[in-house]
Amino acid sequence: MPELPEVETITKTLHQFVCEETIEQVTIYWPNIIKYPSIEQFSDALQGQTIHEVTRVGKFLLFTMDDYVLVSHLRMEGKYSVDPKEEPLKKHTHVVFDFSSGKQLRYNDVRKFGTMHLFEKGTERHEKPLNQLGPDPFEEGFTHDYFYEKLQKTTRAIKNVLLDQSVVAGLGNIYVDETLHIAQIHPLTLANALTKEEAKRIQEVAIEVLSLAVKQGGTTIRSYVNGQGEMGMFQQELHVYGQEDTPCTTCGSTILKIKVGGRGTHFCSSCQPEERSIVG
DNA sequence: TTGGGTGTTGAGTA
DNA sequence: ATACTCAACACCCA
Repeated sequence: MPELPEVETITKTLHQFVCEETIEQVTIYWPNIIKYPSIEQFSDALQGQTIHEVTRVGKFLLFTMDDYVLVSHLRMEGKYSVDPKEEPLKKHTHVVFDFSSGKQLRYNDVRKFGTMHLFEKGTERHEKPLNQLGPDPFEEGFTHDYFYEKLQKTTRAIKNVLLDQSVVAGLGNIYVDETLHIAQIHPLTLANALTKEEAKRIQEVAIEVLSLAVKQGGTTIRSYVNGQGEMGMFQQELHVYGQEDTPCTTCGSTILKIKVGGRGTHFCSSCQPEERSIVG
């Protein structure tokens, strides 16, 4: 499900609902969600903690509390909601945070792929998983020089490089395909075959696409909703993702779907000509 | 009915 | 270093 724009949207909506709420109790129905520390330490540490801030790093949600930071990744289908405790739990609710106000923060995840890590405040950036992330696309560290250097150092397909969270944090399958279409770069193009101009173009387009998607509240394909249960609107703006067999919005050619690095990959063979690619 | 696909990412293997 | 397969899971669809 969620890539940067969806997580950003969830962050914003959740922030207003859980700020200054104090956790009285944590109930874990599917322990595998909790990756660190043990479920006992996790639950114990959170008791009495007040949430002060909800922020985003790449595709991660961060709940900053008095002494701890909860680092949460939604993977494919994770969702949060804030409900009165009287409201019956949904089928795939796996973690419930009881607030002293009587409300509950609930984590729901059909496929149970999501993860939670709890760290002492201030240490979270130095531990897995956050210490492996590259710069956020909107942050200063994502410079043209940095990105071009990264591309020069590898022979992987550009699509795979953009999906690599240690290069840049936040892009996923939808926004990579959309970015490469607008930047007019074939997804299989070798990263080290791209010119500095092309690298710059990919970078600028990615930032533009992500900003637009944030403004639209993210993309809802199947199941994504924000912290208030609202859908995103960016699916109306998609040019290639999920558009296979339909005409390209730019040139009218048929959008193709192939596999790149095991992921479904959508592109226009006319707007994104296959040059300097792996497969000839 | 069954197998393939789904917005993610880690591990294990060559 | 990189690519491939599998794994974690549930559901949808042809």
